[in-house]
Amino acid sequence: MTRNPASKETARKPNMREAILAAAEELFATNGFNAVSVRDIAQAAGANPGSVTYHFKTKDGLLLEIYRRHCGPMNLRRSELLAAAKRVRDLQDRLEAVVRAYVVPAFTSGSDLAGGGARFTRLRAVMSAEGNEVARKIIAQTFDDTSHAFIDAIHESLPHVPRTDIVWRSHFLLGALYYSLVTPDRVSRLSRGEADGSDAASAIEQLVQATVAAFQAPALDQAAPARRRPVVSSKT
Amino acid sequence: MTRNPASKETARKPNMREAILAAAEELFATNGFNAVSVRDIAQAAGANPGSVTYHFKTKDGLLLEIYRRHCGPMNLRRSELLAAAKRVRDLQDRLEAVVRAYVVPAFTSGSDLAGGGARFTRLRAVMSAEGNEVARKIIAQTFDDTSHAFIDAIHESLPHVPRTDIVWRSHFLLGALYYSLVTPDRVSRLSRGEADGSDAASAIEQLVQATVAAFQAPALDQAAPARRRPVVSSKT
DNA sequence: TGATCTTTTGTACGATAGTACAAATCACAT
DNA sequence: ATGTGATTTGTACTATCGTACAAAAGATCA
Repeated sequence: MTRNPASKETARKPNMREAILAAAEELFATNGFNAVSVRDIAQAAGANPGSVTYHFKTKDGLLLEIYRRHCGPMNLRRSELLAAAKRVRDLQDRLEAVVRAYVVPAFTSGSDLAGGGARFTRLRAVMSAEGNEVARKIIAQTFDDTSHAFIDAIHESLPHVPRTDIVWRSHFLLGALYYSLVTPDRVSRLSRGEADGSDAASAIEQLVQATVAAFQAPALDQAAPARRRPVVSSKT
Repeated sequence: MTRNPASKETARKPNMREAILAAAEELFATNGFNAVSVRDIAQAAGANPGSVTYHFKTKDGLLLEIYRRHCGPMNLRRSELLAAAKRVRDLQDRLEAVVRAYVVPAFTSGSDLAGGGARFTRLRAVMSAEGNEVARKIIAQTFDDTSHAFIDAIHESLPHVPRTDIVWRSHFLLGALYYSLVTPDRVSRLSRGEADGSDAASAIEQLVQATVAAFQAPALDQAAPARRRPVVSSKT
């Protein structure tokens, strides 16, 4: 115990390490990995540049630690919510519950980490866009299981839709989710102020509603190869 | 005329300038703005670093020129397709045509620019994620009109859905669109090889189908504040 | 208190960034 | 052929990057 030897619980020491992690997470999530220097992070955390090296060895190591911090809790939370959702009897309600179990943890705090859900999800979105290698590896090996679990759960609610379609649509869901966290101001702007893109509750409800409908769309595979060739051709 | 003095029209000279633009577009779109150096671009284009400075003055100027190259043609194409879509009589068909008019130009070539639609859209996605200032400005002032036009057109096909919901759903559409271009391999992976995320035709059909259904979802505004509180609460 | 371990600081090094600019080269009209 | 303007090259400058490392400071316990 550093400061409070009396209390038994490992009370939070206001650690530099934590401050650096938080600052890095914020900066990476808003500006990307390469646009942010170790010195930027140190300054934002009120630390010395050398301190970053001491705690995380390299800049990549810092990013890796951010991921380690969040992936576990977030996946755990999703598993719990998914398990609960799968117990819903009504098929329509279950689909919505499953989608919600996927979406909610991405927007809200993952257990003890203060309000970090949205920030970390945004970070993932940005790293994904930048093609960051460190992130790509850890994401594939951490989230693919969860993604499969969700895809399977959704597929159970929609047996008549081919799995391929479910995959595409869940991919769209993740894209929509990411983009909502990356550019919330665009929603406010395009709605002329009538909607607040930064409001997590609205985003969640809108996203769940829209996504459930998307999942319920008829399969497009062989069933209806194209119910009619559209007005729009590929070449003018 | 460099090679063919007989022809009057300022025929395309296979310019270094074009090669630099193409290389920069490709590199920015896959690695982000900050991860790519002017020297990287020059090398990929088979040019000298100084040549980039000569043609575009700064790295920002190069990015700006890329946007200038694409924004005009792409918006024009979208306007044409939108105009055609709005002439569709059947309301359901019209909605699909409008969505298609929005999606198709993003995936396919914009007029003469070789296969640049998808690449440029991916570039926009990445710049958006990185919060790039140059891109942010030019995008807001170039695409917001188009976006409003599409939102209005969709709203006309779905008068009972509040405009706010349309905005959210079109935002989700753009996010899904972006993400499909940024991480197509994820689709292939999650579908265990059954789908090809890089196949533009599949992506378009899947996206259109899913999005039309999403737009047609019931309004969630006051009509049904929440048809039942879901199984999933925000806090465990 | 003094010894020991952890953390923070300060500074420095080599690599690479964006950009500037003079010299070399090229295209082409005269 | 030659002069002229456009382009390309080569190189250099300064700033900043990630990282290393020794010294200072702080914490812990005999």
